Amino acid sequence: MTTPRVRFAPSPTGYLHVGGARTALFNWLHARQTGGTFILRMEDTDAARNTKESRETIFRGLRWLGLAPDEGPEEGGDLGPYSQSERGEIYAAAVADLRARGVVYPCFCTRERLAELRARQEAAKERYGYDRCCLGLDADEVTRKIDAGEAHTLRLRVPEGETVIDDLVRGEVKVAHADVEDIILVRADGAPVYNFVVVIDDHHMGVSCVLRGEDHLTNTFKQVILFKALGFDVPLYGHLPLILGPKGQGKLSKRKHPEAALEHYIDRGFHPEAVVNWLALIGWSLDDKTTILSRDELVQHFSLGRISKSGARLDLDKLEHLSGHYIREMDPAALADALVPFLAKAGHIAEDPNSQQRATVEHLAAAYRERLVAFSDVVAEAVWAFQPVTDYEGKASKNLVEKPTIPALLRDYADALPDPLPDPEAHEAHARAFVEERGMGFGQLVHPLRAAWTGRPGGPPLFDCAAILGRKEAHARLLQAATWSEENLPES
RNA sequence: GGCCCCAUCGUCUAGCCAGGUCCAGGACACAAGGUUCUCAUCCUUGGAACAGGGGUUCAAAUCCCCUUGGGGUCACCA
Repeated sequence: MTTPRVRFAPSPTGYLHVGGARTALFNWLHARQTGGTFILRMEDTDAARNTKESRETIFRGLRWLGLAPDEGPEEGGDLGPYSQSERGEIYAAAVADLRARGVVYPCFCTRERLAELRARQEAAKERYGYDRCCLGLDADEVTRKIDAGEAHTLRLRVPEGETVIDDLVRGEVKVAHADVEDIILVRADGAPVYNFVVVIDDHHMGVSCVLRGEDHLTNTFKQVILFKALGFDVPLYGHLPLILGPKGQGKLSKRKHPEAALEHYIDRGFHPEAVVNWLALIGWSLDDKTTILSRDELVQHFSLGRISKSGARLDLDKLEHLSGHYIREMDPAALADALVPFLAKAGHIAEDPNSQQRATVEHLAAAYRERLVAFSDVVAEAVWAFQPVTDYEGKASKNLVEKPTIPALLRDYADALPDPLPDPEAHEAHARAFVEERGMGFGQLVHPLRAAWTGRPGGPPLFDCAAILGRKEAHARLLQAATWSEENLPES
């Protein structure tokens, strides 16, 4: 048996949908695991809706996820071209074949008639679908109409019987042909339609296994009928459960949910490996307890047989947990590298940071490693490291006015601030000695200090914050906070 | 509405195919406690589910049927 050939076939009409990303991942995993081939094919048949940006977004998304195609528009391959817009000749030949086989018939019905038909069916609560009006035309009339140049589409003539597919995830699924309408394969302008080109391409590209969303299930029936009508081998199919919106209510859609776009996750700065791990777990599981799986482990353990059948809501909490987990596992230097673009974009540092900025970022990376869920979070969490404190948030302000002695305490500490500033550990020892001399609790010092230095109620170990600021800034902020405290102390 | 698919904790799921070991396991979220200068991490503990009804069977979360519920799809879009 030859190795599987699978494909991901998005249409470049918007951004890369997470469901699409998940489909791409499953296909990629299956290919990597079996030594098969992962093909990327652009389904850009609809010239009016395709955009170049969208195409780029798809490439970028796949790259970000680390899902490199073996064959595709950018990487080439022997069975290309890999964009449908460039496969006109192949389709033209296929149309000729279709006609020669007599599996298709011309339909002269206008869009208006079709719309009326549909409206009538809807009103009468009948089954929707083409009424085969043009199938009854006699041969002479057909030639006459065609000679007269009457516009017509080409419809597949669905034979009697039923189609059964042995779905890789759902088992046997069947439909009676009476429930499948004669679909249009070629538009009146001669352009082929999706359900037609998919079949041609899957056949010519040697696709042996199609993994795609369950929303394609009804298309699959039509496509299988076409495969057979053309005398082609039918590939294996596996229909993945749909991804539902976070609150249920229908499949995740681009319109309703911003979370539908992969870009959303890229921009937020989730760890890409976490996103891969998370995506893998939407509709698939290894066993009853494993949730953390590296890319390599996924390749090793992934199996089509363990794909679940029911739709899954998008669990954003789980992604945050996973991303936090993966970030915690990074070493500070790697985390710093990941943080740089986000900090630069916020204007906190240069895109190509100087050595001092680099040192600060590395220090922040170490300090915030346990506190980040996504890379971009550092921008807001650590503003204090890049900008002066302008206000004291929530509990931080309370910590500055709790006792009338606080301004004096802050000034004393400013005076006692060692020069140069020692490393955080030694600085803490110094602070502990400071409070001991005064017979006060450590917490009484530490809370106002944190407020002074960061303006926030929480954050990394305090003396790391001081080190990140540097002595001069740390000193200045103590005095600033002392003044603020004086001005805001309750009357009494 | 026709057709198709699905149905275990709030969420994602394991278990179902090969019925007993399941008064149903894990993870996320939530709650409580511990560690800690704060926040977070980490650790411990807790509450929390087999949609309903019929069968089959000595025995059903597991097999069958019905109901209900959810979803998908019915374009000269993909």
